[in-house]
Amino acid sequence: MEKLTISKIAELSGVGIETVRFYQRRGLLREPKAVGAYRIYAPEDAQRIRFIKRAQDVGFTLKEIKELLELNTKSRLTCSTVKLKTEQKIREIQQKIEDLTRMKKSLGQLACACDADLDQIREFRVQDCFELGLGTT
Amino acid sequence: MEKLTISKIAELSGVGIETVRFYQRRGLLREPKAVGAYRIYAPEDAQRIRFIKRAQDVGFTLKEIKELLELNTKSRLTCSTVKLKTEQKIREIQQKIEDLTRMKKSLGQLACACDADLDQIREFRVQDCFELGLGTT
DNA sequence: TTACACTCCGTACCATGGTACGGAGTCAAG
DNA sequence: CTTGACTCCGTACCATGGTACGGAGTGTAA
Repeated sequence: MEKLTISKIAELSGVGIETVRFYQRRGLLREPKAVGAYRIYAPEDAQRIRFIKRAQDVGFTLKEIKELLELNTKSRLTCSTVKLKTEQKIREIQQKIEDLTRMKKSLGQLACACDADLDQIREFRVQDCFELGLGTT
Repeated sequence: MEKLTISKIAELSGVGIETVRFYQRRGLLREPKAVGAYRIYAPEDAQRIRFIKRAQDVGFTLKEIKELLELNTKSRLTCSTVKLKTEQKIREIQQKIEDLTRMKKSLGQLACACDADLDQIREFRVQDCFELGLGTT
């Protein structure tokens, strides 16, 4: 059973050592048990770091990610509060999915136009998809 | 027919004047016709700015957004190049959609756990969803 | 034709999310 | 018990994406 030092967990998570320390300072990772003078991590910490990276990829800030991760660990929150916050996050996520779906569809049309008729491409604008059925929001 | 000055377009787009100028400098907006000494915008510019904002929300950088917008306006690109780049973007978007879908599902379970049984919440971790069927990627 | 709002541009500043550095302490193998 | 790799911490620096400022020019309505 090997000990997960900071360099091991960083490698497992696909980030740098400094990034792990940075997340620690920001409170995104639990304070690791310091066996001796060094931090020792659990495998779940790597999972948590990868989660953070993926959440960043889809546009969440570290502040938002912290809130997300705390939804199920902050015992001071009442159950109904957790539920409300969770449902809010779900709505945000749904919005992102819809935006991405429109972008994807639009790009799909661009790829098709590319196959079919060169002139269609000039007529086509990727951003148009966001107006369709969206009003001026 | 009112002229769309920079403050009008900014308001229409839901951003600040400085942001419009910033996007201009970054080449995200076409150079507007300067009627007299001032920039005059077209309504499509507002649409374009809103597209930029939405794309940022789902995790694209300004550099990536510029590439996206140029897919159908850079005439120097050959059709097959456009198609290849477009398909790459579609794959990226699909990845984001899948990540978001997993997060959403996971949060849905959290909300349910909240209804059903308080103790389940302790057992539950939002980030778990990312391991399911993903390996250690 | 002057007054006032608006615009121009360059430059400076800001927050976020890291990344790098350096001196000191630690751990384990030899 | 020394040596070398690793870790500690604080601090400094960096890129991105804005945001603010200020002095000068412009446009228009009274």
